[in-house]
Amino acid sequence: MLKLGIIEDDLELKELLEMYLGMQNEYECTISVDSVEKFLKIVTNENKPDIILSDIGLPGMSGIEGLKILKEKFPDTEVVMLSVHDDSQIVFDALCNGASGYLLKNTPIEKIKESIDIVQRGGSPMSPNIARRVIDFFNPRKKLDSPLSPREKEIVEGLVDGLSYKMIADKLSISLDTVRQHIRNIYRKLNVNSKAEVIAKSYRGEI
Amino acid sequence: MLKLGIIEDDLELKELLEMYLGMQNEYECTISVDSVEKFLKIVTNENKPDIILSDIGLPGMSGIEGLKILKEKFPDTEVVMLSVHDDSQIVFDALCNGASGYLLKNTPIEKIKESIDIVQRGGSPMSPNIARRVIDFFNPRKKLDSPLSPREKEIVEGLVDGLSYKMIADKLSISLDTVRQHIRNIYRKLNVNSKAEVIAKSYRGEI
DNA sequence: TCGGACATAGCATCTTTATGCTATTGTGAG
DNA sequence: CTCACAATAGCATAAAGATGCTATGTCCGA
Repeated sequence: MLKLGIIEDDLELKELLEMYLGMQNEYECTISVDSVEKFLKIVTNENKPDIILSDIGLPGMSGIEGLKILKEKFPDTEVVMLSVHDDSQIVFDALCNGASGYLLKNTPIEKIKESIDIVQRGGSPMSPNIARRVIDFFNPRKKLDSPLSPREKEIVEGLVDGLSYKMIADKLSISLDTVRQHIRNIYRKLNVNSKAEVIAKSYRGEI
Repeated sequence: MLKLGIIEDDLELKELLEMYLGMQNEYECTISVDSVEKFLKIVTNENKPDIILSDIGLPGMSGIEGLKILKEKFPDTEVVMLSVHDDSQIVFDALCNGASGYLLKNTPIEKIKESIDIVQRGGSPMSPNIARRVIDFFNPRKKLDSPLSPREKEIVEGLVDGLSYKMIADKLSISLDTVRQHIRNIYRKLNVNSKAEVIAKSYRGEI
């Protein structure tokens, strides 16, 4: 039987979750509280949940702070955040501190149940709006002011892929000396003087 | 009426999508092809889709290459990847190049339809397994099993910061030859043979 | 039509990196 | 007490990279 924990200060929602999830016969709600502090007070080796649903805006310690502590004390417990916030900073704080999923509070209860199954299967539930935040993080629209020409960007791609000058020359069907020339220009434009710095800049999204 | 595009070389799946999605009266499948090349050949201002579902493993140009071109030519078109790959590198390639969502091919057809609605509402559909990859990216994993010794990690830090062997040697107050020796060991352990690859691995969180 | 950016290419030179060896010392597991 | 391994260091050599010059051709905007 899968043990669930709920940390939620909206009493109505908390009881709804308790009731609906407790009703399923695959689960058992071993802990249901309205603050991280209370959770820590009553958790034991017996009732330690496998999966916790935790709010973020909580009285006392925030859900993010709680997340850090929970993941420290119980690294194997999966914590899914359940929050009204779709603010990027909060989302990334949660993800960087070990959340296994992030749901908005407007998620229908059936989807919340589904999310628990997803976590159990090793996936991560994520509300579409949250996923959008994450995707926006990876795809910064700010490539408009890159000082590099298209050809130069291709050269950089090669560097980032770990190719040697020779390999880049072959791949682009140009001479080794031309690759050198491009790289000279790239270094000048980016104000660097080694391959390593170009790769670093590229991975930081600074190109 | 929302215009949909499909790029998928699995004929069975392609037809299923065409049929199921075309059946909905909110949509219209204006383009359905089995390669990016064909898409580009027949796309016009009239039939240009609002949302494209694209496979990644395609004959000719890959879906990732296609994605780059599509987002370049039609920046306002949302592209959702539909792929069997849950490999991190491929997922991040897609996200970094402008994909608006990423679904695994085992996604039920009803969920795929739902995904289109999600995109329309400004969200991003993402299969739970893909979301897990993304979350793992943010969450500094329990890499207790990193094969590198603490000293070796310091050397890697230096490389990632763009330092030369000489600079690393000075910084750590050891000889140039010792730096060389460490780097030899690092390369062996990580199974690479250039500074560039180490930096790349490090930025990908693989160290 | 002139200057500038881009892409191409060559030559020369010097530095850095990659990799082949060997060798000493300290430390912790068995 | 060995044995393994981390950390240190040296020597040697070949390959790759960084950078100094020059030069041709295209294309675009002033």
